Amino acid sequence: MSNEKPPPGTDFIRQIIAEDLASGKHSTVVTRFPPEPNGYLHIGHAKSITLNFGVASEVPGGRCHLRFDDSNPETEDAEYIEAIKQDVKWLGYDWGDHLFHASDYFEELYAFAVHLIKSGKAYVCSLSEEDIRKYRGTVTKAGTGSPYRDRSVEENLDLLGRMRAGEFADGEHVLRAKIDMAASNMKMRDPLLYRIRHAPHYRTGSDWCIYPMYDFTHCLSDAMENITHSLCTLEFENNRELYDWILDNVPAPAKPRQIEFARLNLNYTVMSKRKLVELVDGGHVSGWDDPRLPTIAGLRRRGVTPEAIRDFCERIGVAKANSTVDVALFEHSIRDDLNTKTPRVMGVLDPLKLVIVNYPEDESEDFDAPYFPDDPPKMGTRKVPFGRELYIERADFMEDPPKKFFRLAPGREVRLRWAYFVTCVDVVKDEDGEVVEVHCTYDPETKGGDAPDGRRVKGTIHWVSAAHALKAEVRLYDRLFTEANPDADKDVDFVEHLNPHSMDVVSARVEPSLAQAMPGDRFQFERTGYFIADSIDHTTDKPVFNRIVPLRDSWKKIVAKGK
RNA sequence: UGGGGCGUCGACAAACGGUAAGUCACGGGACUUUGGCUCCCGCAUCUGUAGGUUCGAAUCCUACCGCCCCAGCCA
Repeated sequence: MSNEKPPPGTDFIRQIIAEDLASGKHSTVVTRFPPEPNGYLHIGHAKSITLNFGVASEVPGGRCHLRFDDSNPETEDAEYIEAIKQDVKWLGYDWGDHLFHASDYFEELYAFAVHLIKSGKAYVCSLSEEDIRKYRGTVTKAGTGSPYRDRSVEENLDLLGRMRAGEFADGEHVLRAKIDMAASNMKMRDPLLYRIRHAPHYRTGSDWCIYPMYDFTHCLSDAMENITHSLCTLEFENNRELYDWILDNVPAPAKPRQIEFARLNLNYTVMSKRKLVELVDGGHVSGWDDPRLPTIAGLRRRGVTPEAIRDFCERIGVAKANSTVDVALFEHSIRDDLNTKTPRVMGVLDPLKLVIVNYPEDESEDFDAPYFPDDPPKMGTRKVPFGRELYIERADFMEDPPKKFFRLAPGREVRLRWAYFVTCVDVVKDEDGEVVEVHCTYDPETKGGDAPDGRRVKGTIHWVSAAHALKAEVRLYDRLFTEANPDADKDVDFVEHLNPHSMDVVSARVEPSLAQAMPGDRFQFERTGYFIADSIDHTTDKPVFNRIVPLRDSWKKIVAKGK
């Protein structure tokens, strides 16, 4: 890690925690990551995970709980539980014994509800859903009290008991907090605490037919777990007043503090669950683990490392301003991590045949090439076979090159990495004028890639032996959308901005050492990018490599500037 | 036009009344058997706008402008 990162521990949340520790308000810190098991985690969740687990790990005795916020039986499912746990673990975090479910607190939560009723702070409301909405008023007009607002404690207790007992149908009654129908904060206009749902819950089965709402569940779950700092995203700022109200009006075992921070937005992708679902269900991507998706599963399959994700989350910081991070910063974190840990190999993505006319027919030789040229002992070497017929990258040859083109062209000499200097002496074209072969001579004196006479070449290109190379399917992934903000235009559906080249599949030729590659192995294909043998489709017989991220390409910039 | 938040370089983001960090991106250069990596240099006289307080303001005050969130029996 060579570049500077923001000094750790200085964001506003860590400052608050430091103050609470210094003042003696808390002796340690307890946070929680509270996903709802109704979907897959994405890189936005990674920011929250990194924050919550990170902050806890920085304080002696600190801990972070993994709590499934599962109070809605209609959308949640056990299938998400394991996937979420796997993702958090893969990111490198350990909740130890602190795995919880809000659904485990249903009984305690019910008791708190009874307490609120007994103290006249909650009531059963029998208005229809539509009427509740009408009575709520609007942001500029105060609401009006429900006609059921002044039911007696006895009646409320009786009604809630019968709600729980299943005597009523969905929607017949709800339990509401009695706060203030004229509150300027809409969240305080007698918010719903419980609703009737005759639906089986993935964990509690048919034990309950009433389920607590988020605002009631979350603060009390935090309190019961002795959470000190409850970190959530900005859209819950309005909920904080209610969070505090509930804790102040029941005998809560603790008084956690909710602190909101800005969620992560990344350009050239989408993060909302609704849009992700649309991409998956609409068949625009292959599934939740499609390597083009910002889901943790997708990034994992893409080949992105957990270290890169964590580094990225540290670099972006934590603040309260809505912002959109440039995906280039994420790509930097990915390259920065992969640069130091991937072996270098050669693979030709767009093969062009090169014939060395003065090299003996039917002969070949092996070169020892270091896997990590910047520090050869680090990863050792592999044999790379060389022969009369090779494949080079089509983009590495130009018949009529511009000034600064340092690669192969008629009359030009370049170095074939780890092999010889070659000079282009002829070009073979097909009837359409397309170059199908380039002929070169090689200089035997330059074996290994150095000229004893001190002769220099401007370019070094990669290659594979035609006789020995392996064919491989290579999936060239690119940004999923062509627009930085796919949903900026309200009149255009975001799927209209899908990048038609978000995945280009090419038939490549790779060096034979890659026959040893196992699913999940990562490499740098020199001069091209970082790749990973696909975890699902890669086999020795039929290699499949995913491009994680291309290398930076300053030549591309030169070309772009020339235009 | 009710309430809650937020506006610092193209993108993130520090600075907590003492005279605008850092990262990414971008531009230039060095090095180079990857046009990769690495290294060096440059990149806000200025902090949404306008006033005010102060010896001194991104930081305090006032007004205005802009953006986000809240009217699910979702979380």
